[in-house]
Amino acid sequence: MAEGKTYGTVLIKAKHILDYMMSVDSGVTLKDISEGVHSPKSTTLKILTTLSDQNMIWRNEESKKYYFGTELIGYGQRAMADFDISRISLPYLTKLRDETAETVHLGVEQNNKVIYLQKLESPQSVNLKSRIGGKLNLYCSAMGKALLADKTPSELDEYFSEVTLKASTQYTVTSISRLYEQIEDIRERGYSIDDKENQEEVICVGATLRKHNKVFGAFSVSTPEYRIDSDKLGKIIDYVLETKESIEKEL
Amino acid sequence: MAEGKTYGTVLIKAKHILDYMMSVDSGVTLKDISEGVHSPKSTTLKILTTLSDQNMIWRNEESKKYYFGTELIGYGQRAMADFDISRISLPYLTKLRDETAETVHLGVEQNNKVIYLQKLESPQSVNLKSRIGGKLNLYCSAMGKALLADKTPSELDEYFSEVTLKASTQYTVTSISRLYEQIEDIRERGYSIDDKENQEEVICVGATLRKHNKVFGAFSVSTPEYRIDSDKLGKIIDYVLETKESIEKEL
DNA sequence: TTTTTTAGTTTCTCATTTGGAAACCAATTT
DNA sequence: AAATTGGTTTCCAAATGAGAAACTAAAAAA
Repeated sequence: MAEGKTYGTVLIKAKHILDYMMSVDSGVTLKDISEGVHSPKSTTLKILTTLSDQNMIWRNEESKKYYFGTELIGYGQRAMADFDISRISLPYLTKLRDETAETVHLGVEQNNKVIYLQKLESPQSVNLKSRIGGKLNLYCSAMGKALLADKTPSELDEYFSEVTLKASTQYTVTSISRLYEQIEDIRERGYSIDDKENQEEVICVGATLRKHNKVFGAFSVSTPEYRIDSDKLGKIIDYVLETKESIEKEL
Repeated sequence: MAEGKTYGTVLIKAKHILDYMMSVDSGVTLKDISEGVHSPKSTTLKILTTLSDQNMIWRNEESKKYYFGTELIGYGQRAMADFDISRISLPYLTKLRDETAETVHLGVEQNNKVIYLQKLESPQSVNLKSRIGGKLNLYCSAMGKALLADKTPSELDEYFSEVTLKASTQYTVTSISRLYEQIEDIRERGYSIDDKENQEEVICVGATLRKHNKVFGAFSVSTPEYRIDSDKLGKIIDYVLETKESIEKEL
């Protein structure tokens, strides 16, 4: 509330609609959307119609359900390409995936979250569910905690004042002081660990990527708990630190 | 012009901006965009600012150039998933790629164009440039001509009245009567051929995918000319027809 | 250095667009 | 046949939007 003048109210509402659609399964009705974004049906319908005309979404005329549309595909591909962090680090991350035989993610921070830019899947048959474009909390993910560890004290204060720490699993650390301890460790060691704090049974090792001392992203290796022991964890950590070094050297 | 009431002018303008950005290389200035979309700087800036606030785009504060933003990544991924044509046909198209060792594309029609939904790359070192989300003309591509061949006479009339046939290469067919002949052939044979009509040196074989006699997409195999002879072409055609049959059976 | 040009930002105002309550309609369900 | 549910249309006071012009900052030219 307050802030300068508003501009683009319809555009902002359209964005809310897309975000709502992202948060639920495919195929949404007008009613759902209208309730989901707290906007009356008449208004919502008009936006949906315009969005359809622009092929940003489409609707199945029989079921009257809405889906994401083709135009967004090109934009999404282009957005990925426009983060050249992907292009540069991809070969190294692929190597990391092959060395560890586990899933590797690349992400950037945005609005107190990490967004997946890339996912390199483990070749093994038991695999992890995650999606490019998906979002994670900073405080309970390996990439996120690595990013936190690179923040200044005042940035950290700001972050913790804006965010509500909510347990995703029984292992999630929701105490700010314990998180500060972890952040201290991460700074010393150069890597972060998510020990089932985000998803039950999944352990991740992460690190940030810097250029001219400025952080611009993070990556991590994720593995199901049953597939890891302290020996393998040690190796993964070594590979992560090597990968971080190689990528940063390239820049 | 005319049509019902306008709604969402800002949304539509924002779309124009994104489309303009798609049509040029990454990193665009306000001036370029403003000229590109024929809208004054003041108006354009306001939209760009809102779009940035929403993380649909971002700008490099030093160079003041605009790029596609992270939010679009998730939408794009979701849009691909929402065309379940991809999910169903992917295994068959992968098989086709492996059988032919050439690049396979999957696309849908939209606004008199074909949009690439999937690209399965040839394992060979000489490869083709194309991008998921990219667009092709119907009249000079294998997928496009296959789609044309599935249209009714009045749909074809409409298409040709709306589109301007422009040669992309020296081989592009720009005569409507010759295209009608080709369409007749495609209907008889069940597959279409693009013989360097879209890109010099690239030959493609395509076919549509139907469900309950309704077309919902098309796919194609593309190969550089030097890698093909009439024997291999025959094989590719067979594989394409087989793949079409398998996928349509699945539905 | 100073001047000129170029590109980005801000301001202001009238005309246009928008929001959303309510009426309406069509299809299910009871 | 009645009731419910969800999609569509209408309408106008009130809020937003367009864009010319003035302004500022930075880069290029003199």
